Amino acid sequence: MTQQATLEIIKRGAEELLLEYELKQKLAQNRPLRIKAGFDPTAPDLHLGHTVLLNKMRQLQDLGHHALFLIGDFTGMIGDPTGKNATRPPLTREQVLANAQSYRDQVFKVLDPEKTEVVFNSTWMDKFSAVDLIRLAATHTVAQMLERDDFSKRYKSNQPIAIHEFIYPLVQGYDSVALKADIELGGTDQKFNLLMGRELQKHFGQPAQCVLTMPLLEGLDGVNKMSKSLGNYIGITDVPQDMFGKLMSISDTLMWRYLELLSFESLNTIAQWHEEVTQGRNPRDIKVLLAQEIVTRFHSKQAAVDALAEFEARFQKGVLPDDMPEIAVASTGGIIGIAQMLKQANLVSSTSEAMRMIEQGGVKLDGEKVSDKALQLKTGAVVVAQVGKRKFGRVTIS
RNA sequence: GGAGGGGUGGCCGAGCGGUUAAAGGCAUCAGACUGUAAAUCUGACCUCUAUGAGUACGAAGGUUCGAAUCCUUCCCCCUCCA
Repeated sequence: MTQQATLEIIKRGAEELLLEYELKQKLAQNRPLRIKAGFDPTAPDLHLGHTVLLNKMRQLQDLGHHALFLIGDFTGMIGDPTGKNATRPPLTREQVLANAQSYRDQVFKVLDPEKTEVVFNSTWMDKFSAVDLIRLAATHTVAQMLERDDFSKRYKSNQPIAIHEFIYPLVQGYDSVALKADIELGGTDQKFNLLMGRELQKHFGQPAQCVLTMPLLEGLDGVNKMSKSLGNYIGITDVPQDMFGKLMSISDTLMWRYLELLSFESLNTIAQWHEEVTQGRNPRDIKVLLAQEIVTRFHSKQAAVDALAEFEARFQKGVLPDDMPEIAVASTGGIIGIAQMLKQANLVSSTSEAMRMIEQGGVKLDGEKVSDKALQLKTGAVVVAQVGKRKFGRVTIS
């Protein structure tokens, strides 16, 4: 492979590469480069947004490089500046190890275990003395720290900045020294910290690492970054049907973004698909390819096939799913109102909502649309209840 | 320590004594359509033992026939000055 081709793979989807000519020099050395990426020691609950970074690591591994999966158990005790008043409870050694195991389980769906080394920064930071730390701090000035966007904003607007928050980038940067990293990967929000690694490596007489920043993936809404708290995420532990369905629900526009950052298909192939869609090919077909690839990666080929079959049956043909939850609902006096029944069956969150759903024609019993809000069900009845297109249950009245 | 601004439904944000269960936007959900859980359109969007009733505008009191709107106290957030 030519160096140009290699660079194209490395730069795919990336926001910024600093500095390209340095990377070329490193590549020209023809040795496995040391690729660093840092992660929280807290329990991982990864979603596709996180995998953008992991994918990039994987691509580098496939090019023959060595991944350093750094768990910031020491830095985790300091707390990342982003959380205002979040003084995180320090994790015990056991918790950190448990979380590391959990990372392995999730992360090796993407990374190549053979070319990955899991490291903890407590390994070297625990040996750091107060003098060492102060010397490390002495390498930078307050003004330099304030270059960080987050800090300068808070400084200008009179928000507090704790002294220890300045330590975080320094330690993260020192990790690069300890690991002799050649490249560090991170989200665009990490740029300052990544550059700190360069500075410190130079200070300690090492060649500076290259910095490769990856964009933050947009969530299902296509606007905000994917995050669990916004509820616009696809978890990598989501069951195949959900994963598939959520991917099918993204907009036709967002699909291209996901292909660039999440798919392993070549850019040429994706460009060709784009062309085909412009010529009239159904974007849905492309979305299916994407959804299948992702479900296959995190589950299996078979799961992807099944998910597609079920998706088509459910949403194109309106067939009821096979595995409906069995729900028992208690009646009072041998009879129960439909709204009450739907609520108890957890198919709606309130009886008011049940009323609304019925008014809007969204409720079916045994496939028949319900229009009578006062409908009563007798004890012993067993019905297949459906609310909207997605909520089902085989309800037994007891 | 001093001066001022603000807390409204999942979020943003109007209203500042009475047709106000509270405009508008976003999100969400349903229906239609389709190419799909895309796009678009229509509608819904506090709760309940439901053509009625009960709660609700930071918390607790008070004024009033009537308060999210006025008064008192308390809690929390923000801006400016020192």
